Amino acid sequence: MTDPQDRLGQMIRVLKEKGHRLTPQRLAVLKILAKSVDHPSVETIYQTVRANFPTTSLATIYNTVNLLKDAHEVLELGFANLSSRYDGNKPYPHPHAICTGCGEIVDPECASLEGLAQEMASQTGFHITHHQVFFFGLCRKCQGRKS
Amino acid sequence: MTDPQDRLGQMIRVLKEKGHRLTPQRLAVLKILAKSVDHPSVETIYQTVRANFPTTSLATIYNTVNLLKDAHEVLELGFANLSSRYDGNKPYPHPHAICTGCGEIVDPECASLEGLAQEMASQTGFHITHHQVFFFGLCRKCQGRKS
DNA sequence: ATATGTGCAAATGGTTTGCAGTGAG
DNA sequence: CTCACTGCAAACCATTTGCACATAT
Repeated sequence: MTDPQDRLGQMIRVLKEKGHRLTPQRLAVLKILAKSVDHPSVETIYQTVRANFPTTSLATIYNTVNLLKDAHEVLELGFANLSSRYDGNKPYPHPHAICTGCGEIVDPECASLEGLAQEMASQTGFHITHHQVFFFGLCRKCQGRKS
Repeated sequence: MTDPQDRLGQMIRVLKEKGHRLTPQRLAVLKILAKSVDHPSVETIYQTVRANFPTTSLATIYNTVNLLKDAHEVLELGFANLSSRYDGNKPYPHPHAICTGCGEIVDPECASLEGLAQEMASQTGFHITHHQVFFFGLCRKCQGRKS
């Protein structure tokens, strides 16, 4: 995992460079994303920020998250049905394993992805810019639970 | 591409087995999905069906598509922002290349995906059941167009 | 001082649902 | 003849937007 301090500093730096202001609510969101390892949703971030800033609105969380997304300082994991989850630690595309039992999302090391991307490019003639690779299944804990 | 006739017959067979009725609207949807190679959206299917059955509603299209999805006779490509697209030709998970210029979706051959899935499983301990692998970029035509 | 950010509420858009009437089996 | 299906409209839910007020710079 990337050093949270570095990520936070980097996020602040990039937002300032783009002329954005650093409000207390916004800083709270950055801190959560910089250190989080559990791919939080906007709703989760919202609940956490509200512990310190009870008047914060969902729109503000979306605002900040979208700022970071546009600046490529957070990676959005967008699903069709459920709400998006965010990765502030490794803000570049990488594969994810998603547990359909408990919703846990983990980032495995994946050496063979690069080869797959090359194969896709040569097969299709596409100029690939990014990807979204999700593997769904049951994590170890959920395999042990009775369904 | 799989023989459309076989796919249509298979879809009809499976729905009948599950005790579902074959209405004219429903048959029209099956035909579109069985032969389509362009991963249509519900909206696209809807417009096409309405050419023959002008009173058809969107809900009916969703109904039929969901029936097929539950029966694993169609693959849903679900995106966070835009609407889902459907693959009735190869109704099992496989990688896709999506053009961010024109929206074209193609199914390349991809030998190295299996290895990636294995790597994910051994890295995470997950029991992988399915996956969703999207590569985004520009198709050949869109690479040539001025942005 | 002055935009930018905030909080609220309303709007959006894809998808689902409830229900009375219709039609496939 | 019956029960699943249709069409319509309303409901849903995550996310976005409009706007008056507040505040970081």
